[in-house]
Amino acid sequence: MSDIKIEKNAYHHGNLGARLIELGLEVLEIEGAEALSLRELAKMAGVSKTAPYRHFENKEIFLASLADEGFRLLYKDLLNARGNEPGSIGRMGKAYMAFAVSHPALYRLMSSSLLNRMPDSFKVWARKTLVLLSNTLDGVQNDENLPLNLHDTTAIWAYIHGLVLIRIDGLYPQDLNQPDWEQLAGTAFVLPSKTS
Amino acid sequence: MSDIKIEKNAYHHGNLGARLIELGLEVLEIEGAEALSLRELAKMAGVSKTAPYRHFENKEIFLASLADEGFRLLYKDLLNARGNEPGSIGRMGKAYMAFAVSHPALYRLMSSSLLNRMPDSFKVWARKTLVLLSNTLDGVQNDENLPLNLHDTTAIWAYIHGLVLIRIDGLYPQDLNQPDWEQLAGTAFVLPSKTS
DNA sequence: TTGCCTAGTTGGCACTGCCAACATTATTCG
DNA sequence: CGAATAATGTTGGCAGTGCCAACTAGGCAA
Repeated sequence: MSDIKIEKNAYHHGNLGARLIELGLEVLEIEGAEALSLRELAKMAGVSKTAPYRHFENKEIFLASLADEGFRLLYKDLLNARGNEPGSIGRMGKAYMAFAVSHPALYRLMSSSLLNRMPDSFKVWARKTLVLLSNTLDGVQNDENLPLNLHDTTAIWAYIHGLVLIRIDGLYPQDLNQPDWEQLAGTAFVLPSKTS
Repeated sequence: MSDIKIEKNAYHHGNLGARLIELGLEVLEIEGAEALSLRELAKMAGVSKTAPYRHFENKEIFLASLADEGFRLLYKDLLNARGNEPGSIGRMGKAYMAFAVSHPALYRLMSSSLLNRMPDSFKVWARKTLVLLSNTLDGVQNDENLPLNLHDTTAIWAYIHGLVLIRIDGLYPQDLNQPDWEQLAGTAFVLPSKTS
């Protein structure tokens, strides 16, 4: 809240919108979502308190932009983890977990009810992520295809999503032995529907 | 926000703490978590703006109390769904989904990072719920026992938790055919670890 | 009766999102 | 080139919030 540098700039910042997203991600990681105010971000960017409204209609839309950016980053990590050899699904599970653990506040934002209220243009990367999961499941490497098996994909996504949230939200009782989160994330991808 | 009755009462309300929880649950369902302010609840209860602070140290603690109450209600529903015959795990999955769908804002609050920052006294019912799930899995009917198989229980909890959140947060792309959520919730309980 | 304790009151501060009106710079086009 | 115009920022201000400090009303016990 106090030791974050304040920028000084010309009248026209040049790229305030993008800069606010960057700063927003920082604040999110360091101080959490509750501490994130547009006014403070504006101050950090060295700009007046209402300048952000020239780039984002309101706070909710700003947060939704942050969430979309989060899905872009997650997508990148998952793509990276996939590689070519078999077992990629397991690696993607671990990458998914790793992402959420290193950006907990961002991941929480991504999985809030925010995007629910937004037009599809804010769900570009969320959707791509789902498709990536689905295609990997089906052994498809072309990410532009439409997903084939959405039922199973949903089950698997739900599993890793819930696992990650239980962990980062500290829902698991602290006085019990913690489960092996990494291992659970790696074996995430056994299909319920294939065994029932 | 406007058509909610305001109560008139004597100086000493008698049970303001409990009344605020009730009103909080109402506001949560009707207007969502963002619209919930202690000041408005106080007004609804016919009491001055800072009276709530005599019962809850701060807003976060009030919200945590709401979340705990939520787990109590969920626990009750799950216990009800369990019954005695086999297949109870599937019924509990559906009951879990039904609870979240009819109290989405409350469920979101229950699964926020709030409880993370609270002492264990706010996690009484969250813990009981986990134990109930675990014991049902193991075929144990005595809910006072310690859970046996926390690894599998965590996996299953993660699955239903994630499924429910994906649904109520509208994370699933709206333009795709929606999966059969009920069916997914009912077949939630296939153990990953038993098939890998 | 006295006096304490609990529950509730009023006033106020610092902060927030966001609106209206205005100022400055950049861009486009006659 | 110069002027209109659009894009981007600025200031002042409003209503709402959480929460603090100081005060008060009423119930209960000694």
